[in-house]
Formats: sequence, C-alpha cells, structure tokens
Amino acid sequence: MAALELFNTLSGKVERLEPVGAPALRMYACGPTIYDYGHIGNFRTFLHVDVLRRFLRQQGVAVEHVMNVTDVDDKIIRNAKAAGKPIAEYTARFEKAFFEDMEALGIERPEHVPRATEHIAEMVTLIEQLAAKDIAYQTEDGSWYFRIARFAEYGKLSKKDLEGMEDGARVDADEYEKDAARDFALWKAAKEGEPSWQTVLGAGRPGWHIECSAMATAILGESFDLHAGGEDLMFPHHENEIAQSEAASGRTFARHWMHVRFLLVEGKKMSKSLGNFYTLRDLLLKGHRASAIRYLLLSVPYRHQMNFTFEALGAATNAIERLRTFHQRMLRGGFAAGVVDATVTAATAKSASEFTAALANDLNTAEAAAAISEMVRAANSAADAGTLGGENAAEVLRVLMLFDEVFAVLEDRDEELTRAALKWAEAEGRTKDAAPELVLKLALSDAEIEALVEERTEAKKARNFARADAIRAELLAKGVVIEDSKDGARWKRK
RNA sequence: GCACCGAUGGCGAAGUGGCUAACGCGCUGGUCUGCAAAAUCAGUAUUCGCGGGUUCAAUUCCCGCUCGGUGCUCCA
Repeated sequence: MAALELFNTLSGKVERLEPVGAPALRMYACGPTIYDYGHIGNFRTFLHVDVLRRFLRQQGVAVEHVMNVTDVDDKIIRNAKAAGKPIAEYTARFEKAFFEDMEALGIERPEHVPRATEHIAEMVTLIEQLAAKDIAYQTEDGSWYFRIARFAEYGKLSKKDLEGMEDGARVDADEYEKDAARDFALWKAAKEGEPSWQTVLGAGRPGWHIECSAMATAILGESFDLHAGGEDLMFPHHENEIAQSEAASGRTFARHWMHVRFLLVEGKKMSKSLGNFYTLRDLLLKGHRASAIRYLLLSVPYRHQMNFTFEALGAATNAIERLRTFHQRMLRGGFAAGVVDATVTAATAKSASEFTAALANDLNTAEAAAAISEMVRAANSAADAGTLGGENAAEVLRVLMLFDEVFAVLEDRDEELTRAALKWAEAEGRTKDAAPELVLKLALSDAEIEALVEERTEAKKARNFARADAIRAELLAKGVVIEDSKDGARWKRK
C-alpha cells in the first residue's frame, strides 16, 4: 500500500496523510454557497477533493468526509431579494442544481452534507464558549466578534504576521465599534428584511466562518485529520476557523490543510466582465462533454494554477475517446487463452505502479494519467499483431479499473447528461444558449442510426460504395462516426 | 504598494543538478482499409521567458529583469 504524501499548508511541507485516532480518515471540505449555479472554478476544487477521497479508498483508507452547504449569507439574501423569492425557495433551487452538477461530473457525494441553517444551535454553543473565555464580545448593535488579540497563533496558516499588517482602509467601515479592525463577526445582529434566529446571543444570524467550525466539530470532533478548500479560502476563512475552534477547544483543529489553486480561463481569472465565466451548464449547452470537463480539470495537479482553454477541452475529449475505444476493445475480448505477450505484461505492471506512485506523491494527477499510456500503446500494438493473450487483457482491464476508480471517465454518460442539460435549458427558457449543432447531433435516435448503419452494410455487400459513403457522410454530419471492423460496423456519437 | 506563485514544443502539461526533457492532443508520412474510421509505426523542443552568478556540470540552485497570475476585501 502506498502512503499518500500530501502538501500541508500549515507546515509548508509535504507530509504523510493518515487517519489518527479513528479507523476512517476524517476530512472536512468547504462546500458551496448556494446563491447561483456552480462554475468550473468551483468544481475544480471539488473534483480534486474527490480524487483525494477516491485514491484514499483505493489505498484501503476509509473516509468520513463532510462538506457544508452554506444556505444563509449576504449574497444569498441579496440575490433572493432581487429575485423576489423567499430564501428557502431560492436556496433549494440552487442546492438541487449543485448536486446535479456534482453528479454530472462524477463527484462522489460526501458522507455528510450539513446545511448551515440546520446547525445554528451548535454555532451558538461555540460562540458561548468563546464568550465565556472573553474571546468573543458583543458590540452595541448586538453583533458578536472574535477578539483576534486573544489568539496568539492567528496567521499561522496563511503565514501572515499581524504585527506587520496595517489596519487597512479596506476594512469594512460600517462595522460597529469593534475592538480591533481585524476582529471578525461570529454573529450578526438581526436586521430588518434579513433572516434571523432568536437565541441566547440575541436575534441574529451566523457569521460566515462559524458554521464550518461548528459543523466540523459536531460531526468530526474537535480535532480531525484534514481540512480542504480553494486557495482563496486560506485567508481569512480558514484562518478564522482555526482561531475560533482552537480558542474554544484548546486542541488542534485540523492537522492537515489542503488548498487547491485557482483556475484561469484563457489565461485570465474568470470574471463576468471579461466574458470568460462559465458554469458547468454553460459548457454542456455549448456541446462540451461532462467527462471531458472532469478529465481536463483533473489534468493539472491541484497545487498548480490551471489554465482552462477550449483547445485543451477538445484535446481532453479526444483523449477520453481513445481510452474508451481501448476499453471497449479489451472488453470485447476474443484474445487467445494461454498466450501471453511479455511486453504487455511488463508495460501493464509498470503503468500500474507508476499510476499509484504518482497519486501517492502529492496527488500528481498529470503523471497518473500519463502512466496509463504505455500500457494502452503496448496492448493496442499486441492486439493489432494478434499476440495479446486473454490473461493480458484481463490484467490490462484490472489496471484500467484502477485508473478509472480515480478518474471516472470511462463510462459514457455524456449524451444522457447533455440531453438533461438541454431539458433544463428548455425549462428555464434558455434554449437559445444551446449550440445549434448540438441540437442537430442529438436529433437522431439510436434506432434511426442503427437502421442507417444496417442499410450501409447492405450497400457495402452489394459493393454500392457510393451509397455506403453517402450514408456515412450523412451520419457524420449528424455527429455519428462509423468504424468498420472484421466483426461488422460499429458507431459512436462524436 | 506589500507578500506569494508561475514562465518548458503548435496547444495543454510532467519532471530532474549530469541518461535520448514524460504523457496527451494536434500536425506530416508509412502500415491497415474498397475509401475512411479505429489502431499502430516513424517524424515533429540540440532545448526548458531574458540577463548574470554558483558548480566539473543548471531547464532544475541563487540574484536581477520582463511578463502572467494570486492573496492582502466577497470568492472554489
């Protein structure tokens, strides 16, 4: 079993990650704020956390994974108001969409997905504990703040030295008399037109950071193995989580911290004003495949900034197509029993060990994907030459499964997912956002395609190549590719 | 402004103080095919942003510069 070596933001070093004090590895990853559809930058983070949990499981480590859903915050309140919808109705819609998108991208559902609004009591208890130590204090308007001066280790995650940091002009000016500008809100006093809870702290709603501390502690305990999130959350969010949790419990909150670096699109940070902002649904409607998006977002290791381009997305689509074709070929069988190609045996073993070693080495997904290539080439070559044995194929399939347990791109659900996206667009009145060629591609049913393929086979038998080629061209125009083989014609959607 | 990260072929991208700088996609040519597709073989960076330094040896370490990105404020 390979041990996973993972970079730890807290220590600044690559360290072995393993469960401590429990059979399962306990991990917490910051989840979505459900105020809009998820964009590909969001999903890059969730995808890499998914790879982490899949790889751990492959290595025989059970995982208990918590991902919060933030269903109350400023943006939600603002957007719901703008949409003229009650908060609960507004968030329910985007929460549903979020989990649909996760599913489309093959991201496993964590063991726990707590909503913030269902854990207000735990947050209140935590704030009370801090108040009892005089670390939390209330201001005149009724809000509660965390006194940073009382937590000496503040800044240890993001390596910030507060002494050297000026209280900048950018600190929110409309906050009430906080003791220090950097003190952050634990509990926001109720305001007209905002949701609030009546508690011993007074009427109000939780600050952003407290929910993660409270829910992580409630489900995983005061001290657990790993906390993950996007790099932008390192400060202040994660720093504040540590402060709140450790000040209250006196124990180490998360031992290991993992941060996924940012995604750029066409070399620039995604932003609506640059016109390079994409949700998963935008891309599906443009005709891109969910599997290719998954594969591309995983093709650059989590610790590197990744540049998303449409050219690379096309390359990912082709790369997956090759793997799927290969997978089908191995599955189809027909290889001789008792024959063994030694080159394939060696290549398969090498690919398997390099695959695992690459992931064990700080989740190097780029190297892991590359490791499979040698095996694919060797097995295809041997199959062409007729030297591939049945045992070879079985071994190759085993390694391919090793790959797919983590990458999860071999099963073809793309057409189904694209159809679902189109249906959604229709319901939302966004059909105009769908690429016209996409609609064309999905126009033919499988039965219609098969009838045409059959007709072409007949034409070929009759040596009517003109007719056969006309059918092939017609199908190609509608996104269907034909492959002739000695066991007949096969087709697939392009 | 302060801090941090990156710069590798047509594109994406891995990597290392010294073997022919992975892998994928693309492109060119061969094999296969009625023709294609698929597959395969060969070719496709004498070179790793620029300048300097350390070293027997640097793409890999150090310094400076340029460019891109990120954090310092809501953000995956």
